[in-house]
Amino acid sequence: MFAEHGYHGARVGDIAEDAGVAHGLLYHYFASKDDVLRTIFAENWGDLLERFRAVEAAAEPAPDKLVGIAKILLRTWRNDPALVTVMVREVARSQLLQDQVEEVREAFAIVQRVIEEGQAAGAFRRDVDARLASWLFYGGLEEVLTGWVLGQLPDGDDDVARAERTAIEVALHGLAV
Amino acid sequence: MFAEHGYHGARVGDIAEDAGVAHGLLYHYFASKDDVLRTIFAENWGDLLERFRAVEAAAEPAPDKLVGIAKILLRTWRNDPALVTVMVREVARSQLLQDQVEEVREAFAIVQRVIEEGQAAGAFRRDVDARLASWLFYGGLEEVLTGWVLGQLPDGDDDVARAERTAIEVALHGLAV
DNA sequence: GTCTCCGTTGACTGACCGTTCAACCACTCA
DNA sequence: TGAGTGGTTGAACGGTCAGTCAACGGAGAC
Repeated sequence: MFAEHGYHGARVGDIAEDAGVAHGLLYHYFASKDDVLRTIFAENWGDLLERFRAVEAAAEPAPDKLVGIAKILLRTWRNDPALVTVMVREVARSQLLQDQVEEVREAFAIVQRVIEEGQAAGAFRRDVDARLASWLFYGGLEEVLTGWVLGQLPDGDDDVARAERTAIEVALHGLAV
Repeated sequence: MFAEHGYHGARVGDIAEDAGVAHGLLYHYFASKDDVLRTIFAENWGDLLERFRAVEAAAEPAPDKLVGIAKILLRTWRNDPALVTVMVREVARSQLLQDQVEEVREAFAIVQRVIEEGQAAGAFRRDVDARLASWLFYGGLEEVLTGWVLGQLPDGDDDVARAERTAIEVALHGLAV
């Protein structure tokens, strides 16, 4: 519902109906409509974060780790388009999620640390700010997701695979020594 | 108002009060609240587009044109933060602006053509899809703007200048042959 | 059988807010 | 001076919707 209509466009009645319950029941499980969105976000972002952490902890060179992160992000579109839509359209917009900023920040921090690791290992050039680079990297990927969400970019199987390859190529080449 | 509170959070009364008129008067100049946002968007995005077009038409090598576009985008933050906030938070989210998709698409098309031009001239590698690259490029820049909007990235004079340099470095290096 | 618990229901409330419109000036022109 | 014009006002309206709550009923306990 949030994906289809946005936060404000999704009515509590719709959400409950979609879940097959009376809308009053929703207030037994959630404190408010906000709380529903917050819960959706927390659960799903938590999953993503866990996977990012797993990639960071793996015994791979930094470039491979970046590739792993890119794949996780881009493949989420095929696995759960509604989730991606909510992330792209609601996160960072509504003030509702301002509390969760810390969790979003953590994802960027992981990317940043991977880049720094690559710089230390001599795989990435040292003359770029790792923090900024992490934002550029994440932003590029998110924009591709946005293109898919808005139906502005083709998202067939081949297209998604090509996007993955292109994003990785450009990012790694851009950071390469 | 839209920048500060978002579209839904900004009340017609607030907007009118901020403009120093009664809220009824707003409906002499705009058909609806939507229309206010659409007008703001159309006017300002039109300006940006014009400047992008000027860069594209200039007699410069493609890489310099990309630099020009990056500078225009990133410097908008200092020139008009409220505008950037509205762009980042409302465009692509609210369905209100779905009609204007064509104008947004035009900006991406310009970037894409510049990249293709660079590929034809041998300045950029030919093995990346120019369309995807344009989304990656724009997305990276937009994410930096988002970081500033959300107060997650430092935006002092030096910081902005550094972001400009970093974005340009990474993008050009990523696309370079 | 009946008592209790609690998940469940949906009519209702109260507030909010975009939009309308009849009245009101301020100003010009005859 | 009086009529006309058009920008301006703000009280009132109508519709929407998140959130409440009194009542229901099925399942288990004894």
